[in-house]
Amino acid sequence: MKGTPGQQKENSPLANYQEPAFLAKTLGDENRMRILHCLSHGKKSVSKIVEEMQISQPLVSHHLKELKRFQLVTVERKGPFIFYELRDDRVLDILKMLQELATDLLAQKNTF
Amino acid sequence: MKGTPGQQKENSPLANYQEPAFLAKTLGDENRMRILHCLSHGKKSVSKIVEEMQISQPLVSHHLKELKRFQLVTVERKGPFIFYELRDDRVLDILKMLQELATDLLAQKNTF
DNA sequence: CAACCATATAAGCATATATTGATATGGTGA
DNA sequence: TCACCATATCAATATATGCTTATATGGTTG
Repeated sequence: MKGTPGQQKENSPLANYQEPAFLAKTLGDENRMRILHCLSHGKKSVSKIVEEMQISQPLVSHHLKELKRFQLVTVERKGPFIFYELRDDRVLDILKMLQELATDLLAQKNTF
Repeated sequence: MKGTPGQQKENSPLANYQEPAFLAKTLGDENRMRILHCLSHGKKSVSKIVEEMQISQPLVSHHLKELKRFQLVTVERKGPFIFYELRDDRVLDILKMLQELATDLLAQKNTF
């Protein structure tokens, strides 16, 4: 038993990482992270997000579309306003872990 | 002083998400996730990773470079071999959370 | 030094993504 | 219906990213 490939199960590097990778990619944009942060305090209309983010409205809409694409937010219309809301608070936990890890890793980088 | 930009604090949507976003982007590739998974069982040489991953050696090297760029792995030479090792096990926790969340979010998507 | 291995880098291409400015959609109220 | 608001979409562009093939680097052994 040497070069035998063996079976490609969950414990193999060939495990299915397609969906989590796509999720990470969706999270991997500064503006989208800020939008998620923004929504962590409750549902908000697009114009409210635009106001807080200080980026253009089409850009906010574009990123909201990406977040919606991965089901990270839910949408609800109220009159002329459209409200977006976090669908799952676990993204916030993940954001926090990413922040902590990024800080620590980069601290090491600058130490050496 | 009023309209002064001042400092954009942690609780604002203008908080600094540049580094965590970059980290998430680095994680956001299926091949890199698999490499990290691969390294979760201990340090490995490039050729060993290539063998397990079944992708080309230059591609593995390319992704290892990306992982190194964010300090996610450490490098160590032993004779002609170069070994890569996870620098911080917290990435594995993050991977696990991404997997769980991705699974659940997509399950909802297909339910409705 | 020469031949050989392991790994890294370079060049080139295709595709994806972020951003902007202009325009369309769709609700609301006179 | 018309004017107005909120939001989405389109078109165009610039940049980044993943991948492949070919080549370079650097260690090892004869």
